[in-house]
Amino acid sequence: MREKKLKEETELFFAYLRQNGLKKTNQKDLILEIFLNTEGHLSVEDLYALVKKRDKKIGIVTVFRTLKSLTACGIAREIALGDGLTRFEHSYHHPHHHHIVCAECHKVIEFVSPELERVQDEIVRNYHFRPLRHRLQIYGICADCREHRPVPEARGYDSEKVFARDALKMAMRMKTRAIEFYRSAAARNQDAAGRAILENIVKVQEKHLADLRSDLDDLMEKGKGLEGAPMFLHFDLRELEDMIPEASSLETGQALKLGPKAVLELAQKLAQKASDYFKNFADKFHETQGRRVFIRFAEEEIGNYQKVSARADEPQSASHPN
Amino acid sequence: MREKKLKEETELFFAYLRQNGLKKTNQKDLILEIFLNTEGHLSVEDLYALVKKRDKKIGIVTVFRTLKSLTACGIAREIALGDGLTRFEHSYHHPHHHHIVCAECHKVIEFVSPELERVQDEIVRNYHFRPLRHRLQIYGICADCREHRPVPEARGYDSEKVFARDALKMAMRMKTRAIEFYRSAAARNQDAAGRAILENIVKVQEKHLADLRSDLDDLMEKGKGLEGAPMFLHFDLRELEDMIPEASSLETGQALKLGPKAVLELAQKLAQKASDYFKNFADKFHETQGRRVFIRFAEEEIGNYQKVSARADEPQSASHPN
DNA sequence: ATGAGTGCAAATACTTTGCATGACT
DNA sequence: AGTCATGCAAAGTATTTGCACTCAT
Repeated sequence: MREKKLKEETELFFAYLRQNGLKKTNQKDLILEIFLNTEGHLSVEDLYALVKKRDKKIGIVTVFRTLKSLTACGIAREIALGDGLTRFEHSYHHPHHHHIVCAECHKVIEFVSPELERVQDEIVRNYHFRPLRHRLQIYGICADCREHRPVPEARGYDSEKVFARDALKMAMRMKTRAIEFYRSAAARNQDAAGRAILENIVKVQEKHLADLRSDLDDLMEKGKGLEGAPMFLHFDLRELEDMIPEASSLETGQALKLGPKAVLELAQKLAQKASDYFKNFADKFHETQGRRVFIRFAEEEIGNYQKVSARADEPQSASHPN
Repeated sequence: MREKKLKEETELFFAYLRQNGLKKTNQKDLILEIFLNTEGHLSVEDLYALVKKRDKKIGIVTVFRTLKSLTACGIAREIALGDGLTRFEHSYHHPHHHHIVCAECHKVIEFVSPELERVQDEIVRNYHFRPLRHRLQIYGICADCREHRPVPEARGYDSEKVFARDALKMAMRMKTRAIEFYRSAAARNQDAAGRAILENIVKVQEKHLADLRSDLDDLMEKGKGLEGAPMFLHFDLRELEDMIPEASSLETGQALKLGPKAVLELAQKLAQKASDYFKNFADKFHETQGRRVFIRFAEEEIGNYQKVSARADEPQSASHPN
C-alpha cells in the first residue's frame, strides 16, 4: 500500500524530470525518499538535517532545488505557518486543506471544510474575482496546552487515509439518518403497500450501511494508528440534517397515507439529493481515496433506489421473496 | 473628522511612548503622520520612500523601529499578502478583515464576513482549540484583469467609513424587508384592530428607514469617493431572509386573523431577534463606526417596538392621534 | 545630565545565483 | 560528448543589532 504510493510519486517525479530534460541523481532520489517517508510540515532545514544523516556530503542548496522541483510536479506543497519559514507538506493525493496551529506547542491540525469553501467561493464571486487558491491559518491554544497537560508527541498521519476514514464516517452518518427516516415513515404509514416498500428500503439501506461499516473497519485495520488522528474532513451536521427531513414532517395534521407511487417518488428524490450532494463533494477534491468514497457513495445511492424500485414493480405477492 | 482621528491616533502613540519611557522625536512624528495619511498596504520600503521625500536623511531602520512601536500600540497591523514582504495597514478603529488579492494586478479587496467567522469559530471549537487569531488570503483574478480592461489606479479607502456605510446598508436592507413583511401582513389581516397596529408598525419602520437613509446620505456626503469603494462587510442575504419570514408564511390555510395581542407578540419577537442579531454582530468588532451603527440599530429596534406597544395601549379611539 | 533615539554599518536568517567540477544519458 | 547537477562560496533580500553620536526630557 505504502510502497505502491511511494512508487507512484517516484514515477511522477521521474516523468517530470524526463519531460523537462532534467537528470535523475542519487541526491534527488534520496531527498524524495526521505520527504515521502516523513509526514508533517518540514522546513528546508528540517529536511536537510534528515537527509544529512544518510549522506554527509549533500548540500542544502540541493534540498532547496529539489523541493522546488517536487513542488512543481505536485508532490510537495509550500505552506506558511506564520513562523517565517517556508514549510513543505505532501501534496500528491493529499487534498487541499487548512491549518490550525497551537500558539503554545505548535501542534498543527489539518482540516478541510466544504462549508468554509462554499462560503469563500460565494464571497470571491461577489467581488467578481475568479478564485485561484486561498490559504487560511488559524492560531489558537489547544486543549492540551490550556489544561497544562503534557503535550503528546507530534504524530504525522497519512492524510489520504484519514480523509477516506472521515468520508466513510460522513456517508455512514447520512445513511443512519436516512434509515431512521424511512423506518419512522414506515411505522407511521397507514398504507400497507407503501409501508412494505418503505420497509424494503430500510433493509436495502441497512445493507448499505453494513457495507460502509465493513469498508471503514478494513481501513482502520490496515491503517494502524488511524484512530488517534483528529478529524480531517470537517462536515457540518446541519447540512446532513437539512438534506434528510424528520419523518414527522411528512404528516400534515392527518394520518400518513403514502401509496407505493408516493413512496417511490419520495425515495427517488432523496436518493437523487444525496447522490448529488456527494458528487458535488467529490468535485471539490482531486484524485484521493476520500474522493473515491464520495463518488462510490453517490453511485450506490442511485443503485439502491433502482433496487427498491425494481422490487416494487414485481407482482404484489413478492413481499417475502427468495 | 479626519483631523480628529489623526489626533486620536497621535495621542494614542504618544501615550504609548510615555508609558514605555520612550521619547518623542521628529522622525517618529513624521513617520506616523505619513503612515496615517496613506491608505493601503505599505511595505517598509514603500513607507521609507514616502518618508524620505520629506526628510532626506532619515534611515530605514527608524522606519522599521517606528512601525514596530505602531504595531505594538494598535495603530498599525502586520499583514502578509503572499509576496514575501511584510506589509502594514491601519489597525486603529479598523476592524479585523481578510484580503482578496488579484494575482495579475495585485489589487487588494478587504472584506469581513460574519458568516465566515462563524463557520471558522465552529471548526476551531470542534478541535478543542481556543481561537486567538486567523488569517485568510484569497488569490484570484479580478474582473478587470479577466476582461483585459485597463487596471483602475489603486485607491485606498477609509475602511472605517466603508464599514459604516455597509453596516447602514445592511440595516436598511433588513428594515426594507421588515416593512414589506408588516405591510403584507397588514393587508392580509382580517382583524381590524390588529391591522391598525400593523399599519402603525409600518409607519414607525418607515420613519426608521428614512433615518437610516439620511445617515447614509450624510456619510456619503462627507466621505467623497465612498461610492467607488467595494463592499467591505460581506453580509449574507440568506441570513436576513431567514430572520424575517415571508408574510405569506403567517397564513395556515385559513384567512389571517391576528388580534392586537398576537400582532404585538409577533412584533416583539421580530424586534428582539433583529436586535440580538445586530448586537451579536457588534460584538464581533472593536470600537468602530460600523460597530456603533450595529449597536444603535439594535437599540432602536427595541425602541421601535416600545413605541408601537405604547401606542397600542392607548384608548382604542386613538387611531388618528395628535 | 541622563538615557533613549538615530543612522550608519555590520550581522543575521533565509534563499538564490555563479561557477568549477562532477555525473547522467 | 554534451549537458545538466552538485556543492561550494558569494550575493541577494528582508530584517535586526551594535555602536558612536545626537537629541529629548
